[in-house]
Amino acid sequence: MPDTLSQTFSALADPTRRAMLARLSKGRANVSDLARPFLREMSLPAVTKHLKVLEKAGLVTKTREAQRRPCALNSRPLKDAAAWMEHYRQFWEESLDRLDAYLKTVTAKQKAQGKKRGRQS
Amino acid sequence: MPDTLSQTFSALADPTRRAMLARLSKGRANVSDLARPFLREMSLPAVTKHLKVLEKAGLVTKTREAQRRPCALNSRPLKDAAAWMEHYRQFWEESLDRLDAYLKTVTAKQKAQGKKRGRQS
DNA sequence: CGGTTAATTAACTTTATGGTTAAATATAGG
DNA sequence: CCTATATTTAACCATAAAGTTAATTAACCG
Repeated sequence: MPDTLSQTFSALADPTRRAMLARLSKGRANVSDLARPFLREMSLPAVTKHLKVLEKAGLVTKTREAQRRPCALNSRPLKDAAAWMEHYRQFWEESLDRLDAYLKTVTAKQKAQGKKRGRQS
Repeated sequence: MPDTLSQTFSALADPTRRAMLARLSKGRANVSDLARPFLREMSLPAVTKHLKVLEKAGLVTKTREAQRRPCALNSRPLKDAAAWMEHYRQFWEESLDRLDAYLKTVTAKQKAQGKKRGRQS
């Protein structure tokens, strides 16, 4: 599936890759910098592969500098993915809305009742 | 990888599953409702499998009602995923900042130069 | 040139994904 | 009980993903 959103989400669906993005969010880093935290868990080629997934998804841009390959975060796909999620925001805020609505009916009733009772915690 | 974020992103990394979520965002639907738009592209069992992925990721809640299995959207994992993305917001807003900064220097220079030239395309 | 550092490619293995068809299960209803 | 509807399970296949080790490429440096 070559659609962009799928590629983006797919690239994000791995903790190693997310950690690499987190590292890049603190500044450029070349491959071995990015690899260092993971070299006890996996080999360098494995990291190269993860990086390639991030590149193909357009989340990372790799440049050349002598033997180094400095990488940088490219947030455009993240922006698009976040925009997709935005459609659903109402759903995770809904519970708050419901609480809000509930509180309004409660206070409305209290007003209708007059000031029989004091405020509750 | 049983970590929640990975499961969420992984579940989102498929257009069929995203479409199913979109459908559920418009209200409850049972399996055959969810399947209908895809039955020319894939079989019912394939849909069941996608649904299972969404369930395991906690994005969909399936209940029972006679032979039907009404499904509902559960946005909690989306909320968490969106929260993760939020860390990167500054990066996709940064380019605007840079453009902004650039435009400011440009207009500053134009002012400094006086009105020697007209606007460029 | 020859060695060292940085990163990639090749070849291969294992496991996960996404799909198929055919059979099974669950429930309503005559 | 029998049948139709709704959905799942089983068994299987093809391809992709994630990792490995060993070999290769690229560039600097003395």
